[in-house]
Amino acid sequence: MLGDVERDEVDEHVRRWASLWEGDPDVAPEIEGAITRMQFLLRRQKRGDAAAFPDPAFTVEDYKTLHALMIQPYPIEATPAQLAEVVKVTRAAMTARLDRLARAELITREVEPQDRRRVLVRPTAAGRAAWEQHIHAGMARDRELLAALSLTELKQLNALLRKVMLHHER
Amino acid sequence: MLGDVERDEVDEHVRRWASLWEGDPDVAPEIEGAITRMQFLLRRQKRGDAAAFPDPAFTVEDYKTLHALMIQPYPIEATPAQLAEVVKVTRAAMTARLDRLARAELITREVEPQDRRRVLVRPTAAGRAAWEQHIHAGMARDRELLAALSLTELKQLNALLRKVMLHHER
DNA sequence: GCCAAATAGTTAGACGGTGAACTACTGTCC
DNA sequence: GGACAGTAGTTCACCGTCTAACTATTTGGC
Repeated sequence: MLGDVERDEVDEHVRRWASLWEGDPDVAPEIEGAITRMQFLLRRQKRGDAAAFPDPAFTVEDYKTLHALMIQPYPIEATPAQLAEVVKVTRAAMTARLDRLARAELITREVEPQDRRRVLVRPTAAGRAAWEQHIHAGMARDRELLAALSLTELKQLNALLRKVMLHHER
Repeated sequence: MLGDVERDEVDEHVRRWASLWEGDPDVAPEIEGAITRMQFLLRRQKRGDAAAFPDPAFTVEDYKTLHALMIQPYPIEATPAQLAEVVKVTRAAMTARLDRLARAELITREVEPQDRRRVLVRPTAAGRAAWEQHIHAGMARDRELLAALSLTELKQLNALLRKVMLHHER
């Protein structure tokens, strides 16, 4: 499995980096390498996503917000706070995003009568259409990112990452 | 190895997500899971890094810039463009970062006589000290992020990520 | 030698994010 | 039932980044 270890550019970076701490046991090249590779790959993905939305009237943020809304269990509706939680931005940032989407008439905002503090966000027909227009290309970009791995390897990768996740979930 | 598969929160998210596309072969939960987990972990790391620099007079950006400079091969000096390349920001952003560091007298900027377009950045004694004060804690945070994995598992993780990297390096 | 293209750094304006303050509303405790 | 703590959403000021334009300098034909 470790037969022909072809080096990537991160190996190069880590090698130079590790050479500065010759003999220091605190320095772990495998740690630095893994983090750097994940950063590199996610940065690449972000770039690709942004490039897929050249129209400034419908940005990747618009799409991601719409996506968070569309994957809600039926009926398709959510509060700003729920959407902020899913997308991992603050509620303040979500307010700005929803302003944009509402102005473009891709969502509606409605005060919930039972609890007038809450606002329910729902997609319009145009909003659903805009999402459907991009969802497949979005998943294709995700597949492309990890296209080098077989299904078995993907499962190995997830098993390792899951182990790391569980370590932090307590 | 896949004996007791304890589920993490991403499993939960992916399960709900995949259930929306019952039977669509284009949808790959392992892809979505891996990307989501990497996003989650790097977001956590970013938070931790930022939290380690509560003093607004010396931010995580200041540190990262200084770090990029300090790991240059001897003599320790670099141009703004080189530093921008290492930390993966635009040259414009690097100008702003170097402005801050120069104002705090942690670096010096000097026009190179041989090519007066270029600027050479060097750390001051205070700059070296500021970096040394934080480098070990920084590496400790990196180690903490992946502390759940043994050295063998770290190597497996890197092997998988390296395979993905090489796929994109052409 | 000189002009055009390329290169390094900076500046300017816009954008999206954050934390903190603010408004409006709900639920609870005496 | 009235004060009060908690909650949801929004507004505001500030930050760091980006793209694009601009300045200064070097390089490469001719």
